[in-house]
Formats: sequence, structure tokens, C-alpha cells
Amino acid sequence: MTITSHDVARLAGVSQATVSRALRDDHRVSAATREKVRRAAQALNYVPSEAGRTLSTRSTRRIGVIVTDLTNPFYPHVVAPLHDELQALGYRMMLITERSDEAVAGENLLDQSLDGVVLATATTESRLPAQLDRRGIPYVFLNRDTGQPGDYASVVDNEGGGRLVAGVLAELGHRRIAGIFGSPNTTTGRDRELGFRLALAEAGIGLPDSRVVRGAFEYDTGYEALPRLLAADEPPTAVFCGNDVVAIGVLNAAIAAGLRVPDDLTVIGFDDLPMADWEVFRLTTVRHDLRELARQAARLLVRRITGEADPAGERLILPTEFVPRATHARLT
Amino acid sequence: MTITSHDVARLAGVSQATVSRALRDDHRVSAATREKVRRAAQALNYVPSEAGRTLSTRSTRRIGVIVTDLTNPFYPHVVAPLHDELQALGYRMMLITERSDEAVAGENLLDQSLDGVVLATATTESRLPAQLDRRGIPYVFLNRDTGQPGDYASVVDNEGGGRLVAGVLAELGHRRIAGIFGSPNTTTGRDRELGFRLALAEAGIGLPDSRVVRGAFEYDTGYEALPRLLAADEPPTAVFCGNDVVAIGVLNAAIAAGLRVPDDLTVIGFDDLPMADWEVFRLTTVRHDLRELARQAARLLVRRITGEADPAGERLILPTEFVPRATHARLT
DNA sequence: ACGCGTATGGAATACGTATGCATTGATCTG
DNA sequence: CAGATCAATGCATACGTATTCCATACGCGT
Repeated sequence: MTITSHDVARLAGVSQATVSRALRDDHRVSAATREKVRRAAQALNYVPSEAGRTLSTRSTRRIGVIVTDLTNPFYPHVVAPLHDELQALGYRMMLITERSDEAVAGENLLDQSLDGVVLATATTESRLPAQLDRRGIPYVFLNRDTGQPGDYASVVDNEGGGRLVAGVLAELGHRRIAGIFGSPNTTTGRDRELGFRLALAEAGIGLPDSRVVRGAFEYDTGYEALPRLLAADEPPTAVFCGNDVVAIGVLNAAIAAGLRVPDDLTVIGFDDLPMADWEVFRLTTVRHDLRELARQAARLLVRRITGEADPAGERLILPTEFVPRATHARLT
Repeated sequence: MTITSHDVARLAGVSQATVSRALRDDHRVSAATREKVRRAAQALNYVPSEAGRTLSTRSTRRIGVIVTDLTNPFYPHVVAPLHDELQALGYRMMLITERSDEAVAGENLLDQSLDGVVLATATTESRLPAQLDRRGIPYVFLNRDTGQPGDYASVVDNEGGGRLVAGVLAELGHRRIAGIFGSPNTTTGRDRELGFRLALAEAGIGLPDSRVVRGAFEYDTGYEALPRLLAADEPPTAVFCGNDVVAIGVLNAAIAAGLRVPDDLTVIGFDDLPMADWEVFRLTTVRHDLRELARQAARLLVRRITGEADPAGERLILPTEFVPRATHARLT
């Protein structure tokens, strides 16, 4: 039923080995036979079986990408460029969501069906990296990492981004400032908070626990946090959100609460998703190059697979930039 | 380096064949040896190589999913449930974007590395189905199909949805109505337009070409179409959009144009993405069960793979429902 | 004691490709 | 012209698993 290299060999009148070599442009096959084989393969519509190739070469040209939830608008913006860059590098993408049953996910990763893995969801206590190490499967962290030396990671200068925002808010005269940060077991959550706190402290501004919320980087986190922050004795005049998705939750909650942004409340995000620039939001945020973040991760992983990467680990850090739009205002 | 069933066999003191049988719960292996093998496998951290299994069984337990662009908010909402349902059915998901170089995409699909394919981007003139047929690779259409009998497809009652909207707009008193439809070479674009037109005609309302735009189901399509529609001699009082993503583009463009929705303009979408319910939009739209759409497709594909599906094709059609929110108003 | 059926496990092989090694001509060298 | 070198190709095998076929041992009935 399915056509194999043996069928092509028979038609071309050569051995199966020669077919394999001819189609792979091995220099040890003459131009004439190469052409003959090409034509035969074409005539039969031959496509090499990837299982056979994999078994023989012990390489799958397939890379796993782990995300939490694609419906979170953040992930598509990292998965899409990742897919394209991997494609360009000659690899295919296997999408795996973290919600999957852990055992299943483990098997999926460890059965030698992947040449490498991109971890876009690492928490500082994840056991996955250790499992991958034990199996000798190369991986890189994307966006989040463990913060340990020796990591291979493509990340953002989160601390710097947090500092940027604190500086702006201080300069605008805000003093009652709130933060809706990511989970403290993610470096994105932890470092953005860290930078923000340090810079606030330098400006002499406090950040009491009553004005701090931490949660997943999801819409609902922002949407549910705002009412709670507003209910405090001294409600904030500005909120820094762990990322744009959270900020968008806050903006919608602000409408529900009858607040005007930025007159009644300043809201600032992080990531600069395309959505942030929509007229309905015009979200002031912190930009970094998401596309480049993904491409760097892809290239780093491939370098690690081919053994070209620094054995001591490599951490690629992208800079951040403040993007003023329409959700921040000077305190009057 | 990597552990194979032979290593397990050696440790357990049995043959490789017995290992394979024991781990697959073959009845021809005694409970005692099964346990012995289990323990050995556990001790060695053995995970069966999927390439070996694939080569032997000629089944990959892997399914390809073709989409155009993940950053289009529509796709994540179909890919995510698809992923979960496939996982539950024992298959893994291979994500492929259509933008990929066509040759590469073809190879990826035809190299026997996939047990089946979900086509979420079919245009009526796509050559892919024919290629898959020739190779004997099962596939189903998701959301869009070719409209031919014999298809295996999970789709929405697009014509019915279009009718629904036309009826509502007529009842609200609108007469100068515009449509921003999807590409005419997609059944989603074509059928929604068809139902809309038919029901408008029945109500005695015309739809001149000057108030019709067609384009991809993307944000920019809506964003760029609105100014053009407004520039006409008799600008519309209502716009029906091919889907929610387009409608959201229109809503943002309306803000840019200084229009108030729904006072100056009624806007209606299609799909009822979670985003449609955000306070910033409160988009009136047509709902169907996206999650069920994806799950049906997954189950149908698996049935087709296992040979349980109707050989004459199966088309599963989900009903639509009008969802009134805040972007429509009676013409005064 | 013999034959037969059954339960269990091993040996051998297939799946499709890639590749080390052997083989065959042919050309080159002195 | 003998011997060496080289290009081109075939042969054989490895990769890891599943499975078909075969061998052995045991139990039971006669």
C-alpha cells in the first residue's frame, strides 16, 4: 500500500541504499543515477517514512513546546513565531499543554519522540527539567526560567521592566500604588515585582500588602483583583499589572466598576501584545520583542541539540522599553 | 545510553518479546512474570520508543491540525479543546500552520507521521484533501468544509446564523445595512452571507455591492472596512460581520472614527468568543458551541481512523443562537 | 504410560531508512 | 602493462518494537 524506498529502487533499477543516498544528495552517487532515482521517486510519489528515518538516525526533527493554555492571549504570540522559526530551522512543532495529565505529559516527552523541548511554563519548583536532564533531552526555557545558573533560557529583563514602571508612576505623582503580580514561583512574576519594589523603595514609596495581589497571568486575575483593591481603606490611584492580559482584565473590571481610566485610575501592563494597542484599550505598557524572544529560544535550542551551545548554559536577555499610551495620567 | 525493551528483558530475565507482551497486558503472560517485568521496567525508567512502536504497528497516535494563524483569536479557541479531546482519546497533536511553505507542509502531512489530519482552514479550492485521499490519510474538516457531499466535517449552521441576524436587524428597523463577510471561497464566508442575504430579501431589504466587503476573517479586515463603508453616500446604520474577530476590528475602528456604538452604528458578530463578552465590547453576536465543534471533529476523526465512521461521509452541524448584548439598537 | 490440550515464553522476523564495509570497474601511474 | 587508486554502487546490518510461529512443560483423562 504505502510506497517505500524499495519500490523506488526497483523502478529505478538500483539498490535501496542508492535511493537513500541519491535523495539525500550524497556526493558518492553519480549525477546520472541521482536523476534516475529522482524521477522514479517522483513517478511513485514517494515520501520517506519519518518513522524509519527516526529509528535509523535517532533524530526526529521534532520539538515539543509546552504551554499552559492557548486561549490565554499571551501564548499564541509566542507559539506562532516559535513555530515559524522552528520550521525554518527544519524542525516541526509538537504542542503540549501543561494541563494534560502529568503522567501522560511525561511519557510524551520522554519516549524519544522529541529532539528537544521548549518550556514556556516553568515554575521554580517544576520537576520537569530534572526529568529531561536525566533522559538527556535538550531543552530551553522561554520567557520564564528557574533563575538558576546553568539554564539555557531566552528571557526578558523583567526586573528592569518593573523598575521602569515604578519610575514612571513615581514621576507622575502617584503614591498609593497597587501591584497585581504573577505567581511568586515564576521568574516573570518574581522579578517584575522585585524591580518594581526596589525602584519604588528608592523613590520612598511603600507597597503595603493590602495593595498587592498575586495570581496566574490570566484575565480573571486582573478582573477579580480590581474590586478587592478598590475596597481597601486607601484605594490605589495606579495599578501595575504583571502582564497585559491581567491589565486587560483590570480595564474591563474598571468599566464594570464605573471607573474612568486614566482619570480615576492609572493602569499599566507588561508585554505590549498587539491587543494593547486596540482603541478600546490603548494600554500603557512595557514592550519587549516577543517575536525575537521566541526566535532566540528556537535558535538556542537547536544550537543545544547540535552541540554548539555553551556547555555552561546560556541566558539571552531582551531589553524592555516603556510604551506610553492612554491608560496613565499625572495625579492631580 | 537510552534504555530499550532488551535492557528490561535482561534485567527481568525474560525475552524482549515477553517484555513487550507484559507491558501491553497481553493475556499470554502470567501474572508473576508480568509483575517481574513491570518492576524491571520501573527500575530502569523504561519508556517505549515511539519510533519503534510506530514502525512496527504502522500507527503513530499522532494527529495533525492545520490552522492559518494562531494569533488570530479565533483559532486558540478551537485548538485548545481539540488538543484536550485528542489527548483524552489517546492521540497527540501536531500543530501545522498553513503559511508554511506548501511543499514543506505537504511532506509533513504525507510522510506517514500522522494517523489523521484536522483541516481548520479549508478553502473550496484547496488541493490538500485530494492529496490526503490519494495517500489514504483520514481527515476531517473543522468549521469550514468544501460543501461537497461525502465530506467528513464538523461545522456550524452558518446559513441559519446569517438568517438570524438579518431577522433581528429588520425587526430593529434597519434598512441601510452593510455586510463584512469572509472570503467567498470558504463555506463559513459563503453560507453566512447566503443566509443573511436570503432573509434580508424576504424582508424586502436590499444589500447593494457598495455596502458589502469581503476579506479574511481577521481583525484588520474589519478595521479597514469600516471607514470605506462610512464613506459611501448612504452609510449603513448596521453592520453584520463575518465573525467576532472582524467585528472587534470594526468596534475599534468605530472608536477611531468617533462613532458611538450602538447609538450611531449597530455591530453584530458571529462565534461568541469569550472576548465578545468583555465590558469593552459587549458584542451582540451569534453563538455556537465552539468547544463542542472541536470535540465533535476530534471524535469523528478518530472514528474515521478506526474505520467506524460512515463510509459515505458524515457532516455534523451545530445550531446557532442569537446573543443580544450591547452593540445593537433600534433605529430611531 | 501415553496422548492431547493448554499455558507460557522464546526465537525469528517485519516495519523503512541510513550507513559501514565490500565489491566492481575504471582510470591513473610509473 | 602491472599495480595502485578512486568513483560508484550493492550488501548487510542496525535502529526498537510488535507479533507470528514454534517449543517446552505441565495437567489431565484413559
